[in-house]
Amino acid sequence: MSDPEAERKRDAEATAGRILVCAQKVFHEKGYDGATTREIAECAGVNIALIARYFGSKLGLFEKAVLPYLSLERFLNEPIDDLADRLADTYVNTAPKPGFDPFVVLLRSISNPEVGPLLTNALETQAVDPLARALGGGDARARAILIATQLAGLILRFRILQRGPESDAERDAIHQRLLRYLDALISDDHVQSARSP
Amino acid sequence: MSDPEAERKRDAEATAGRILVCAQKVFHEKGYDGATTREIAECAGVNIALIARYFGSKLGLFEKAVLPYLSLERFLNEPIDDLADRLADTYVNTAPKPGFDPFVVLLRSISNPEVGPLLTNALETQAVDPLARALGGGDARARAILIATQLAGLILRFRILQRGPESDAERDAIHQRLLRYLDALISDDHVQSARSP
DNA sequence: GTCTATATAATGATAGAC
DNA sequence: GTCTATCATTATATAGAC
Repeated sequence: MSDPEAERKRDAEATAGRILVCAQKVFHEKGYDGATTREIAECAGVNIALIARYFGSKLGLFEKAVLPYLSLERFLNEPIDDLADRLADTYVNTAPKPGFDPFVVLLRSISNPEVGPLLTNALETQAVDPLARALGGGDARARAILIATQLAGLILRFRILQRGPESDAERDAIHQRLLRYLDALISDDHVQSARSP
Repeated sequence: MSDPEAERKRDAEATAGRILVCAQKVFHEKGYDGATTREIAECAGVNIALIARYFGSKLGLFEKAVLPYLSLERFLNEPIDDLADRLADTYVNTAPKPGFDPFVVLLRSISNPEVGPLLTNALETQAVDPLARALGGGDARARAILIATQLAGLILRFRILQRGPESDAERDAIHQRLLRYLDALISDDHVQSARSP
């Protein structure tokens, strides 16, 4: 228990972990450009120099703290039957819980020329592509894109612009129509058009 | 014709105009944070100091160059019958023409704490509210929000992330389904649900 | 009307002490 | 492992010459 080697290692890992959590928090709140390494270090209660030591650079920290979480795994791991319900519920009916939302970070960081391409690539390989595979059927990719873009717009409005529904009735109306749209896209329903025999 | 007073005035206006056009171009390409007054001045062929002289500050320039154009006037001035067609055509079928798109500027600038609130406010009063009024009928505001957010997501994907459709078939599939969605939202159609008698 | 030169402030990164 | 002190860069804004 008093092995100095082990203790040094444990402390270092804990420190790096605190930096990671604080990076997620600050990147979420301010985006890549707006976040400063000073604020992240202050939040973690460590010195700025440790960020460079443990993660190389601000960009390296961003890659470890944000990119791996930009996925829909959480939604695609459960049965697809009620996927529309879970998506509509999460992004319309549920109040955004404070903390770390990697998609919010994406929307707030996408214009930076260094992280923009990384975010685009991670979004494609970890979210859109898996969603299209999970959907299957005709035009799977097109349907995945429409789902992803509709959700992105809602996240933008509700979580970035902070313009939630102005009444319960409005929220219900949005929820109801969104659910119908997502259902049609997920089940490959050609609403109001010719059906396959 | 050689009135020095008039000539000074004309030149000043032309210079301010060139600054405005270049500001739109650079804000479009890099967003508010990424754009520098140096680059804007260089593009316009004038000295940086003139930006402060004519527009007070970078923020003042942004207000004049971007905020007034954040509207859907262009779409709402024509008959609403084919609004869905015109929107789907513009944002899915037509290649984004280079130049100034105020909605692209919004997506690239929204995380800045100084311009974010201005953009949010302009978007609401000049785009979402007028759209809701033009739609009319039940849940007009909810329908306007779904239209606006779906389009925002598509602009994000096609024009910011630069991920257009990967084939003509994919583009057609997106176009067809988007058109059906917009049509239902614009005409207040409750697809797959009980109809009013 | 326009430009030169500079003031001021913030950032990410690093060398080296403890 | 962690911190102090500092460097180099880059940004907006301004005072004053032409």
